[in-house]
Amino acid sequence: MTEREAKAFFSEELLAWYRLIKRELPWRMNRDPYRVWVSEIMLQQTRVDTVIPYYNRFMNKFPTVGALAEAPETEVLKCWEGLGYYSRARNLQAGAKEVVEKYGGIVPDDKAAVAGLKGVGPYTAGAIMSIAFNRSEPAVDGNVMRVLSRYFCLEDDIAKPRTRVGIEKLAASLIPEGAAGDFNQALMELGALVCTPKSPSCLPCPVMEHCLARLEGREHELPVKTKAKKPRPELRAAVIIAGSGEHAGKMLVRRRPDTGLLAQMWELPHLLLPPEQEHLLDERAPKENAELAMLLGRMVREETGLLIRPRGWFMDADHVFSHIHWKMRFYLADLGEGLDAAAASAASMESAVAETAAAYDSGASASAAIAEGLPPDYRWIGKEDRNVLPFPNLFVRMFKQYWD
DNA sequence: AACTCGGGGAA
DNA sequence: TTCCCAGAGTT
Repeated sequence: MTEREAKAFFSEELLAWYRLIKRELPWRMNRDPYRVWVSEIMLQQTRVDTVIPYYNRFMNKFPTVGALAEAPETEVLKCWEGLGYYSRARNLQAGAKEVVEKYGGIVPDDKAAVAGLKGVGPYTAGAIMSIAFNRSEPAVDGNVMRVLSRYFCLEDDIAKPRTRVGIEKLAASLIPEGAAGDFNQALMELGALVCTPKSPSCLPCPVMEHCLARLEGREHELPVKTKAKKPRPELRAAVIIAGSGEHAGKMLVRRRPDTGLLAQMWELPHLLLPPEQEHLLDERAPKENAELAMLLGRMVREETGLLIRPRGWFMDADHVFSHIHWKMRFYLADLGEGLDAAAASAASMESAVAETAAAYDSGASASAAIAEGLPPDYRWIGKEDRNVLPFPNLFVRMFKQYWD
């Protein structure tokens, strides 16, 4: 069989297979480009089953490009809470604003325009153009690279960007006339349901007959992929500060910086231990530790002017990101004597108020924050308030332990 | 090219 | 444990 015949066989059989067995998914209701767009952003590095509930919630809350463009950023992040890679949410909203401003709220049927939207890379651009507009563009993701590596017995390392470019050319040459959307989804559907990473189910595969890897008994060896490095450990100490008086039943939280890891999400005050202090969180060390309590107290005082009184260990938690492994220890604390604004040093209080006034654009929020005597990125939250501010999952789980 | 950026399901 | 998932942005 010639390569041309193998390719024709692959395209025809795969497309026919997909049209028989394709799953009903929320983003397959219709070809609304906005719906396709949102789904493709959510599906980046995220499984279908994980995305479905988020997708339904998101489309219910932001049904149109305009609705998303107008929404407060915090609400968008809150809707994304727990899904990870939060810059996707911010980029998606930035893209929505661009579509409103430049294209009247209509996603343009234009490859370059779509590819220029924030958060839309080579894969997503191809996916949107092919699925929403049925344009003949490849959409090469991890599934596609795995499927094609096996079928054509390609030994290039799929972790290298160059390999994806090569496979894009191959994938483009396989698209049947007038069926780009279905074919691209068929490739991914096969990778997700049949040609899986570890134990591919070759028997029900519609193209097994001419799959080179299968014919050579090498389906378990392909694709070739260099393995990722282990995430580096970071030891962190956090503190749950219980409020008193008007803040009784609440705890102190802060907002993370605008850029970097978990940007603009909320969290408990905590600190990263430098290497020379990592022994304080050693597994064998006592959980209660005066030096650690002092370090936490100093951090809180310097950032907020509040004086805290340590009450002991609460829980340990591990949280693994792609490249960092947080090993966290949570401590309980409450507020010390006379430790309201008046007790803080004049200098730190003055600067806190100045920062508050400067950072807040909303007059109401500014006066509220100043009245609290807290910097603008700190707040007291109660059991219900956690459903308003967006938190990374690690803290959501901690809240559950604390409040439920 | 290498690193940054979440979280979880599956083996 | 290890892998990797409908990847993109930054350096």
